[in-house]
Formats: sequence, structure tokens, C-alpha cells
Amino acid sequence: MNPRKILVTAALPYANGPIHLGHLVEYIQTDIWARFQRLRGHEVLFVCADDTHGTAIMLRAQKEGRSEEEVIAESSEAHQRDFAGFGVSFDNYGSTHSEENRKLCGEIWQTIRDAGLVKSKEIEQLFDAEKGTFLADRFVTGTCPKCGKTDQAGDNCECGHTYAPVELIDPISALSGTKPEVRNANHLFIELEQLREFLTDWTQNGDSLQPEVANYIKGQFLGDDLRDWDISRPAQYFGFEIPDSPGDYWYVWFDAPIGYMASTQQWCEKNGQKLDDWWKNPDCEVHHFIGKDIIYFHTLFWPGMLKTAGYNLPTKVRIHGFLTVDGEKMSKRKGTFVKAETYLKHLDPAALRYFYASKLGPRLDDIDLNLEEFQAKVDTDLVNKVVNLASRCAKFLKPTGLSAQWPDDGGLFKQAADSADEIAQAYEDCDYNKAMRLILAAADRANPFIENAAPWVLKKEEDKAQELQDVCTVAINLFRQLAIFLAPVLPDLAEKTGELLGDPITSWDQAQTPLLGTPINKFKHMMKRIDPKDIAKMTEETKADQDAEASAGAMSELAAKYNDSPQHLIDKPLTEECTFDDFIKVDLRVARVLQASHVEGADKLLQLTLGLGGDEQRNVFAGIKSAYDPADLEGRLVVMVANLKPRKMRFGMSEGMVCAAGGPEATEIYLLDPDNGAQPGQRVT
RNA sequence: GGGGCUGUAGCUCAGUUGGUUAGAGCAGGAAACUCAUAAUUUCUUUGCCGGGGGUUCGAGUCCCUCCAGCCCUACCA
Repeated sequence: MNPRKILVTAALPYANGPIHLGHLVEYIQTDIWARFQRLRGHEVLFVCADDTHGTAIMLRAQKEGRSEEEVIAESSEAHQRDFAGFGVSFDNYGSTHSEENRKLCGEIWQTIRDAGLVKSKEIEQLFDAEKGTFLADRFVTGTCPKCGKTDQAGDNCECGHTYAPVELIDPISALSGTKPEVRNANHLFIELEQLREFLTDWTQNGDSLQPEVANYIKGQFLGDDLRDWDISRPAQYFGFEIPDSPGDYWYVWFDAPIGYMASTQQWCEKNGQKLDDWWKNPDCEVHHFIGKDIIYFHTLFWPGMLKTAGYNLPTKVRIHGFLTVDGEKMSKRKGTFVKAETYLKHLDPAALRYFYASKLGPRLDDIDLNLEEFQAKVDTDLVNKVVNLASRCAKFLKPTGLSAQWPDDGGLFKQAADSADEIAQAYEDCDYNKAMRLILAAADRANPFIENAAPWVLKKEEDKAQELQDVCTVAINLFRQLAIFLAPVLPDLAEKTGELLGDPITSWDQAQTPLLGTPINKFKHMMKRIDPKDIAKMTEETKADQDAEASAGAMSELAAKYNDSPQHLIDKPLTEECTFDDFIKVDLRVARVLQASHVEGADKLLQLTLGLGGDEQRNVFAGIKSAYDPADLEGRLVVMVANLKPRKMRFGMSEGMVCAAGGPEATEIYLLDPDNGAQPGQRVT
């Protein structure tokens, strides 16, 4: 078989939230496919990236008083940690906010311009003057123009009517709570209709799409003129500015898929290869794995862009359904909106990989994670049937190793070896549930074999030593075949099997030849059963997270009432976390200003004599001259750091500090003031 | 309203181009065994293949229609 050159992508997760079990359907599905192709000896490049642009990231950065770059860096790190935890084997993980991407966007954009596909149109849109940004539909609420219901979304109402946000009565910006104004702005559009002939042919006549997807495209889009695609957004927008249209930015869905190429480019630079060897090479296959929510972008816009720019078209767009948990949409309240991170704290990633594999087919059906079924399936299939094969026979072989000659096995090994092609085809077609069924059928043939051969009986009869070794040699090799077939799904199991037998699993074809005459290592547990308590802990933790988030959400609603500016936190970000022990070292005390006076020759200082009760006093120089008159200070209470190491200053020893809030301006100094009743000397904690 | 998809044992699903009495795993019932993470093996119960009509010697499989469910989308087919 000639090695194929295969580029694999999984959809880019948005840099605005954690990876959860729903995301993982796709990344596990894609990873299994990529690992399968590698195992078959093909040249595979599996790339992904964080999707970083758009309004949502911009708003979040503003809200948190950080730069967009900080937000996306943090997110990328978390995403990659989660993916690694589930064994997702990306060759490169990039970001759409990269120089490689900016450059590729520019190049592709130019070809689209040159092809005459871009036009400019003025559209009316709501503008939030306070935030200085145009408002996407989902950021506007208002009164429905048809039925008069208040508090409806920007583009449709509960009553079933749809409208443009500018038609709303009393629109309100969800960003600032202010009333947005209608403004005109020029947007750039790609005239997709010009590509109709190509898109019709590509979606309907090729085999790049699943049949139901081709039908969907036909029914949903091709029946009418393809609408112009609004590809630009006016400032402010977090993204790439369009080089030949200053002040406009590419809409996030323009640069996101190009991120696949940018990530490839990064990998190429690290590995001395060329982008065009992957993206302009007719011998290279491109496989995109996506969810059914983004069909539109990957089957119309993206092929249109690639075609125009002269790059490879997707060989296949492989589309999967969504995840439900216990038959319902994932819900934070019910504890089923489980984050990848939370899962990993309690359960084995291999269990989820296997469960998803056993559920995934080539079609777009949603898959359900029924938690009882999950436990039963993993326990029965993997631990009881597969791993148990090794567990029950390995120790009989420890003294002798594997037989040198292949004994009579009733044709079992060959039968499994012969099923390799059918299993491989199922993997190739993303029909993993079929692959798992075929593999488990082989396990169901192996267990009766052992039962009939009864090695535990043979062991008791001295003259049956050879037979014992032979029977277990068969059993272990049947097990090894299963581990090879399961390797794309369970890389850890494959690795442990390699260790047990002193022969690493690296190729699909290893399932064709039994291992003979080699020693065997001590058997170690390879997988353990799922403890239902761990599942319960996982959902409990998810619920607790949700409660914490809900109260945080309620708090920020409260904060919104006061409209406090985030600017101070932006200017002076919070410092590193400290422990209680760190904090308690600082001895804060209530103190009375006994005397306050100007310091001759000092521009900013006042000299204070602070009383801590009785005769205990401190002499403190405080830089508060710009905001306070000494006469106003005498007699009042302040909070001071009472155990600060004395410091010699130009005008004398300073034996502490008074606490004050301060802004950027010299006059913005506000001494802390204990409430009535506090007495000098009392500790502040 | 339009479009896409699904409906097979209690549960999760297979059923290839229409062909002999409709399958698997799990769950349920009975027994055997003890090497193994109480795992395994053998036997066993269960189906108006959503309803109705049609094509055919023959339909779960093709056609029509109705019903139910999921998803997408909107006054445009």
C-alpha cells in the first residue's frame, strides 16, 4: 500500500471558554482517525489552533481589564492542557492571532479581490456610542415591532417573528445598557453566487460530503441565489485589519479556517517543510472534522475561498452530531456540563475515548452519554473482556515466555487477522462503533477458547506444560491483536501491551503475525473499572462550579448598578496571590493622629505622630501633603502598618506607614478611616 | 411555512445491491467454572421491524401517505 499524505484538522475551539465533554466528541473522534492513519503507516499531519478573534473576546478582555492577547494566551494554555490530558495528538497547535495567519489571510484575500468577488455595500446597524462599537444582533435587546413584547433578542421574538435589530422599538445595548443609535457603515461582501457552479458541483457530485449533508446544502442553500457573505466588520473589532480597507477587519469566520493553514505553516517552519506541499499538492488529502453547527462555513465559504485562492479543496468534510448527557442537552444545573478538566480529576480519559468510539458512526446523529451505560460499557467491554484476557493468562507464561512455534488455535488468530481489513475500513469511514463491534466480537471468540482449553487445569498436570504454554501463547496473541486494533482509541493500552510483551505496537500490520519465542514481563493492571462514586463526584463538582458561577454572575449584576470603572485594575493589575501567613505578618493597627505638621524642605511629605494607645507612639513621614492639610488631620483615626521596619529618610526616621487609597493624580489620596467605635491600638485584619 | 434526518427486542444499536423461520451487546432468567481487576463460559425469555396503502413470486429493505421525535431555516423555494 502506498503511503498517503494526509492533513487532518479538528475545528478550532473558541478562546473564550473551557473545553467540555461536548467538545471532546470531536477531538477524540479526530484523534482516533489521525492515530489510525499513522498506525497504517501514512504520513499524517494533525493540526488545530485556538480561534481567537471576534467581538466576544474583545468584550471579555474589556470586562476583565486585560488585553485580548492575555485572554487568548491563557485560554490556549488551558485548552492545550485539556487536550493533552485526553491524549489528543496534535502535531501543531496554533492560534488564529498569529503572523502566519495574518499573512495567509492577506494573500487569500488578494486572490478573492482579483477574482472580482468582493463588493462594498452600505448597511444600517446599531452602534453603541459608549462602547464605541457596532452591535451584533445578539448584543441588542428591545421590544418586538410585531407583537410589542419587551426584552426580546435582536433578530427574533418569542412570538415567532423575525426582524432586523434596527426595527426594534426601544433597543438596548447588552454591552452598556444604553440606547444604541442607528449608523450606516460600509461592509465588504463576497458574492458567493458567482461561485454557484463550482459549489453546486463540489457539494453535489463529489464524495467530500456525507449524503445527508449534500442534501441539506441543496435544500437549504442551492435552491435560491446564494447570499452575499458579509466579510468585514468596522472598528472596534478584535481581529486583523483588512490591508486594502483601513478601519475594517475581517470577520472572524474569514480568518478562522485559514487558521488551519497557518497552523500547518507553523509546523512546516519547525520541520523544514513547505506549506504548498500540503495545501497545493494534489497528492495530499485534506480532512476536516467539524460539528454540524458549522456546516455552512466549511462546505460553502471555505471551499469557495480555497478554490479561488488555488489551494487544495477538502477531500472530506466529516461532520458529527452533538453530545447529550443522559438524554438531555448538557446542563450546568444538573451537573452534566462537565469540563474536560473536571473529568480528568475523577476519571480515566481512556474510558471516555472508548465510550465515544463505541457510539460514533459516520453520520450526524447526536450521541448520548448515558452515565450508567458509560460505566457498564467500559467495565464489560474493556476490563472484563479485553484486558482480562491478558490478566488471566500472562502469569502462566511468566516462567517460560511465549512458545516458539504457533500452536493450533482452531483458526482464531487468522480469523481476527482477516477481520483487520474490515475494521480498518470502519475506522477509515469514521464508523467507529462498527469497528468496536468487530473488535469486541474477536474478544468474544477468545474468551471461550481459554475457557475450553482451561490453562488452570493444565497447570496442575506436569506433563501438560507445553500445552499450557501453547494455550496461553494463543491467548496473549489474541489479546495483542485486540490491543493493536484498539490502539487508535486506546494508545495507553497499546503502550502497556507493548511493555508487557517487550515489543512496542507501532503498526497495524503487527496484527497479522503472532509474537513467538519471546519472554514476557510481569502483568500489571492496564485499566480499572469505573467506580460510580467517581462519576458522582464529577457531577457534584460540576454543580458546585455552576453555583459559584451563578453567584458570581449575580454579583456582577449588582456591581453593574454602581457602574464602577474597571480602569484602576487595568492600571494596576492585582498582584500575585499571597497566603494568610503572608498577610498576617503585616501588623495593621488603628492609630490616632496626635500631631501633624509640614516638613521644612519637603514637597510631598507631612510628619505625623501616631498614637497606638497609652505611650506607644510612632513617627511617620507620609506622602499626603498634596491632599491633606495638617490641621484637619489632628485627632482623627487612621490605619497604619505598625510593624514596618523603620527607615531612615532625609528628614528623620519613619516608623510606619498610613494606609490610603490612591489614583493616578497627586490629589487622589484617600486615607482609610475606621468606623465609629474603633480605638487606637486595635488590630486590623 | 420550507428543508434535512430518525422511528427494528426493556436499553444501545447492526441489518450490505429486496430472498429462506429478523440479529448483536447490555439488562432479565437458569447452570458451570475458579486462572483473572467477582472476571469468564454454556443455555435461555422478549419483537404487529411507527401506522396504513402500493410495487413484487417475495419488503425491515423500493414507492405513496399518515403519525411521532430531533435538528436547521425563515415569509424566500
